[in-house]
Amino acid sequence: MTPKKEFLKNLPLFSTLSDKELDKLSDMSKEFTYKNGEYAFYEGDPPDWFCIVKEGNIKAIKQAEDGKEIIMHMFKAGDTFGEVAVFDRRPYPASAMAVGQTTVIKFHHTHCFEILETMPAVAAKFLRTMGIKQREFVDRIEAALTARVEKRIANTLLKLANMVDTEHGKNINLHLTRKDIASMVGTTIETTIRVMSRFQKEGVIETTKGGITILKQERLQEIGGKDED
Amino acid sequence: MTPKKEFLKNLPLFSTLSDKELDKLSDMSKEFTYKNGEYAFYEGDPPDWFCIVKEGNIKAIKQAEDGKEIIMHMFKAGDTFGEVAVFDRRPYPASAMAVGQTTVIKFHHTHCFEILETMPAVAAKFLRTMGIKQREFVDRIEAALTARVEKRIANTLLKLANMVDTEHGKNINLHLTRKDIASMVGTTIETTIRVMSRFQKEGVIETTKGGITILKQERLQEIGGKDED
DNA sequence: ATATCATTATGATTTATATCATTGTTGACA
DNA sequence: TGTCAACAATGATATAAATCATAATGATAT
Repeated sequence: MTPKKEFLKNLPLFSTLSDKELDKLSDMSKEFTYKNGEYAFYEGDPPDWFCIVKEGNIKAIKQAEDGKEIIMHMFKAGDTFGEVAVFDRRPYPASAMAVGQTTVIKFHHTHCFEILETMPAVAAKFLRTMGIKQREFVDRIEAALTARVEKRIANTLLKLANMVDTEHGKNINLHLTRKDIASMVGTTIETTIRVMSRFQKEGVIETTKGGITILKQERLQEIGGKDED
Repeated sequence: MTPKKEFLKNLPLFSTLSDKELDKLSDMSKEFTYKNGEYAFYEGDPPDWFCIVKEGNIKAIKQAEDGKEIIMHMFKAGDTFGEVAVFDRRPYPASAMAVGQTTVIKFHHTHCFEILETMPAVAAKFLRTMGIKQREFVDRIEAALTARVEKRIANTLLKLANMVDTEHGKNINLHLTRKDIASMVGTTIETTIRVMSRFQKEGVIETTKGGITILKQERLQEIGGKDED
């Protein structure tokens, strides 16, 4: 079994499929490699490809009107992206940029619809993953509309830490700058620096070369959860 | 043909179905009527029903931690809601409250999966509508993170006006209070009142009994689009 | 009619965060 | 080794919006 097929087989999305169907998927899909900072596609591009992160990470970047850019999502290995655009056949709502060396498996949109027709179980899985993603967005809207910057940063750090599920349990090894975090939570670089400096002084986090380490997860959860009362 | 079947037939979601299939859908589904302020389901309820607005409107309300509530979405006739919860089989992320006299068609979740299996074309349609909704959320996140209150209110009013597609073209006949709008854009009642008073003085909008009329759509679009530079 | 309640309206004050400005730190590279 | 660019740090100031307070209006019930 090729590594690609092996990888596809282990995705929840395709877990129900037969060996033969997996072969078909493996044939249909193409593997692409990107270096740090390279783009898998750009916001506004025609929705030609549905993508799955095989190794590394992808960040979804949306350009706001005033030139600011916001990071809509961080994808890790096993995550799918681009399906929204493929399924509603409109341009990608955000750009997809590689974070670190990353490889992506792509399915052409024509194949996606073929999959839906010939492997109906996958459709339900797709609906499910889109539902999960939608929930995250709902939470994000809630946070953006009601929570202060400090709280949003705390929760973002926690989510990133969960996302990367590293060896030590709580290290975010994504080489994120304060600017990156600022554009995830929708604030300025300066306030991000201030908030994170405070976290650092409190011993809640630690910044190492190319990474952030969460030292007191409970404290972050406390900040992320409660609003003083 | 029953009115219910007729209605289902005209939904894009079911437009590809045969007469027989429509009969089946009509048999499976139940019609419910709600008075203003009544709930079709509550946030946190088990995801038993997928719903379609037949008449009236539904607002999706999410409870934020600090007691504030935010209106995540306004649904009009023909819109579907609750599908996220049904498809990822987790509790509803928001409550669904009737705005005015409204009737809702509900499909039990078991039937939903039956539909997916027996009418694969519907699955693709579902993916599409979920994609569309997701895009709206993405835009909403962008706005929440980057745009000022005035801009957010302007855009919300425009979206509501489009939503309701009334006779006069630009009347929002939803009996929305400033509080409602505040909880859509994530601000306080006071600032909403101030902003809308300003709009009113400028002659951009007009508040009538139980409704808001947009008098200068272009002006609202201008405010909603540009950020001073 | 009067009391009660929700909504709209405004003013005064406070606060979180943006903006502007400057300096220090680090790593890449010529 | 020095220069340059990206990043981090921090102070001073400005500003959008929240908060607190108090009326005025309008609707609904008694």
